[in-house]
Amino acid sequence: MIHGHNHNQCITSAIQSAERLCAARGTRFTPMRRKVLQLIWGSHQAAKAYDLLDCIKVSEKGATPMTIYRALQFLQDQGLIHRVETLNAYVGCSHVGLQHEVVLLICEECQQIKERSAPGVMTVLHEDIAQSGFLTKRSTIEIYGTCGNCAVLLKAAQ
Amino acid sequence: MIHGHNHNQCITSAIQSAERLCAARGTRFTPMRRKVLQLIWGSHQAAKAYDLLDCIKVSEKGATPMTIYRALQFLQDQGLIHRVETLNAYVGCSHVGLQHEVVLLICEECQQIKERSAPGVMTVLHEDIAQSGFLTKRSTIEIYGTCGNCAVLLKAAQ
DNA sequence: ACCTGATATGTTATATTGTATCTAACTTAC
DNA sequence: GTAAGTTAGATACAATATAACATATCAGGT
Repeated sequence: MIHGHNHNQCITSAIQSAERLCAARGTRFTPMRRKVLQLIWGSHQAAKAYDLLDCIKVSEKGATPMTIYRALQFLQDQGLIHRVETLNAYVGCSHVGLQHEVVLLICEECQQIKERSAPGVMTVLHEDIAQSGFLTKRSTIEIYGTCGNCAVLLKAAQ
Repeated sequence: MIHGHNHNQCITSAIQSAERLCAARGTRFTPMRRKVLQLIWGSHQAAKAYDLLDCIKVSEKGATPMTIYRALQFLQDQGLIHRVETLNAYVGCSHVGLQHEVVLLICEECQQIKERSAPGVMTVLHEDIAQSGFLTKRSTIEIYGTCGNCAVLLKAAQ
């Protein structure tokens, strides 16, 4: 249990979503891809490609960077993970199958990442941007700060 | 003249701002830092570190990656440039000296980058995020799409 | 002018992140 | 079963970034 949630449940559910999604789309959720996704869901922190590689190598002796990057590419294409640009790392997507603008909230205390969808605000942002004549296609939004849990802990520690 | 603006003027003004800012702060705007800043302002596209290095090497034979990365670090610390996280590249800051949240608008047609400050929207975004208990410290926002100029050109070409 | 502490740069080596390319194995549809 | 397409293995390399230590330069006090 991390921060009051059953993380095994968390992983299981992510894998099941992935399975359903790929089955529905006719894309192949191979053992390698499953393992990588499972590793990424090992925590709510961002996972680095070469750390994943080290883990994968335990069971897959011949694994190379390509092994990982291919799996990551597939998982990204399917919308099962997000790349965290400011960290060169990857995190599980918690809104699988839903069309959504990704806003990542990254806690500087515990390094855990939450995904927030703020469609209302995003619409306002795009409209504001559109006033400068710019037509938005896609966006990368990564917010650093202190998550709710850590804010409480920090306050208590004072 | 690029897109109706005098770019030499653009560069000159950026360098002058940098000079003033560093003088006011007592930080040292050395020849190397000036050259790097000037190169970055060579266009409104993002400049890659190793491309800058190649350029710098012409006049500074002994330049190495460190040479560039140190200058980039200084320029970033002073708020004279922004790092474009999604491109691993660097672009001149066009709001030098002003406290501002950086929103980068990156045109997929011409690769030019504009900086937009949308304080109203940003406040709304932070308030929205705060409702989830998350306290924002800083943010990386990079928007991809089509800039006003290219939108016009694309329409005309149809 | 000279010393000194702080800042900036030189230099070498190495760490980290990501691709290109070619080959072999596997999967699916016919 | 076979061809076409997809996935994975394997080797090499490209691109991005930092560590660590030596040297040079600068600003301020004497």
